[in-house]
Amino acid sequence: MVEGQNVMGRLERLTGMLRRRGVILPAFEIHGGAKGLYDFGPVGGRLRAKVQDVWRDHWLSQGDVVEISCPTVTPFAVLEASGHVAEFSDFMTVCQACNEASRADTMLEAHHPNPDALSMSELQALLDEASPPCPACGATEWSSIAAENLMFDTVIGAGSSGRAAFLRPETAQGMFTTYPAIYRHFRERLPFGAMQLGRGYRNEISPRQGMIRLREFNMAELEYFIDPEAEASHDFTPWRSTSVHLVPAEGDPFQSTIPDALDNGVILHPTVAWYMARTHDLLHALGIDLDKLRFRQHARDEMAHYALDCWDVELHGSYGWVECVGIAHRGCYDLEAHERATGQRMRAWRNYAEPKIVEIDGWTTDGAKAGPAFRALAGQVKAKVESLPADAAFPASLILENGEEAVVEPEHVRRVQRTESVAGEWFIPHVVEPAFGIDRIIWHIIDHAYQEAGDGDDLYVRMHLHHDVAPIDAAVLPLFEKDGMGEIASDLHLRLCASRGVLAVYDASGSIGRRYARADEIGVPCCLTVDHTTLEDGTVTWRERDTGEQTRLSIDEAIHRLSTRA
RNA sequence: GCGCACAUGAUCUAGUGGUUAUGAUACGAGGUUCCCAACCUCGUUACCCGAGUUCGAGUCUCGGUGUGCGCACCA
Repeated sequence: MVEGQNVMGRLERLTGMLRRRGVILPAFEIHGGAKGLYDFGPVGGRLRAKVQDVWRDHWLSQGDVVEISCPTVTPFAVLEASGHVAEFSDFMTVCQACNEASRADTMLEAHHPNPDALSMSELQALLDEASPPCPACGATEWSSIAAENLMFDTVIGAGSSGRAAFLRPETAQGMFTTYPAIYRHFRERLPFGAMQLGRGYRNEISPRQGMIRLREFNMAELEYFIDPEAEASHDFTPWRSTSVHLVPAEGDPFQSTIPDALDNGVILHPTVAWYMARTHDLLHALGIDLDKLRFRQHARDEMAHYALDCWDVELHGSYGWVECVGIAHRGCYDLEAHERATGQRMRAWRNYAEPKIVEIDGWTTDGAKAGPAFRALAGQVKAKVESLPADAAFPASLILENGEEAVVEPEHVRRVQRTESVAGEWFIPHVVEPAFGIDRIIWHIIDHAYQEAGDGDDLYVRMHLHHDVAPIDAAVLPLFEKDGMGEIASDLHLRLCASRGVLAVYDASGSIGRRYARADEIGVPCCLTVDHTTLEDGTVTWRERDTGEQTRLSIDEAIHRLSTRA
């Protein structure tokens, strides 16, 4: 209990600081705010950009991944094909007695093996027939069912010519809809990946817990396309001695290296294991505390029906364990769905080791004769004839799909005999998808980095951000703004800001200790102090955030150090 | 979406229908100070929004918005 209060108190102080210092703040606050929407402020905006940069560089370093960017406004048909229109809809009904809204499919689970799969009218019929009691008050008077969609809908174009559309609920569909271009870019050779950083939208019923559940959020997804029959060749050497926390779908949590868990069959697919390992490294590089990271495998009934294996990365913070990354083997589900909806080829070509020699020996129709003879049925007759064995004899009587009989004479058919060499085949690639909730990751970077020292009301706050993600790289502090120290410091400040990738702040107000504290609070990794010695020999004090340690070095050295590590 | 609680400067907060709304911290200006939230002087900033009750509303009522907690929801 006491610990719970401490966690709450810390959380309140942390969110207060984030607001006060312009890291993360409720959006549109002057108009009363809006649930589930947050601003990254002058400090947070930079933090987000740096996290995204680290994320981008990490995956591009693999060499077989490209970055794309797709619109957030997405036509209805795209999300219908992907299954989101159905998947993101809940069929709600309202109890007439107590006004409690319930999901119709959930209540009818006792009356149907899989009510989730029913259409709205089927559900309505079943609800009328079964009339289950209201879970809140026990009444059985239900309103008619209404579809609640968790996607934001909009219209492309004006008036009656407008097309229905949604704001995308995930960025992934962009990688699938551009698959043909990506396949071409990689010169038609698997495996390869495409990724995208961007915004996603979900009209959450009840956003809670600050940054954890948002209506508009930053996400980053990578789709890695593989040949399901090719043997994956991932080098796990770097992870052979790195133990991680694993929570398998069955059995107890345990610690293991990722390659061992793969060998033991806990992780089902080597490419999933590969992305788990790479994700582990990425989160470490972002400054996530590895003791507060675990991989949790989805139970079979928790996985999307098409997923073959799925592991979440959960991070522990002020809100407990929170899913921040999903690494899913999605099979061929998405590409197949778009192929089915559009008729476009969403495939890759695979050569056989040896070309296959195919003996074709069978029958087909002679169009010139069979066409006039069977007219509208000619197509069906052709299909039927081509399915006959080589030893079929004519005339033959065939029963067609619609039950009609067709008598095929010898003159209607032709024998087909040839040898074909088939070099390979088209197949739909499988996809392994690591999907990152950037806002949730940023939250945990902050949560893990935020440290309070001291006790009582006199807490000293330090954010131990990794310098790769620290919003501000350095603070330039003139000990006093006199004797020329102020001028030297402003000049240093400008030179730092002019260096690519370096952002420095200038702070001359308050005592030096107060300024160190201000910098520590938002995680500035180092402070450069211009003092009297600077006037004599041109050196400044470099003060490390985490240790408070001070060293003297020349202004040029300081600039060089910051611009090379940024 | 339902229920309960809450909403006062930048942050945290006091305030039981009646003057100019409390305090701390923070922030700004000046002073002081040769390196870790010191000190002195001065200063800026607030009753979530909208209706209502009342001679009078930060305070009471209703509605909205937001926040927290519980239930439900959570690709």
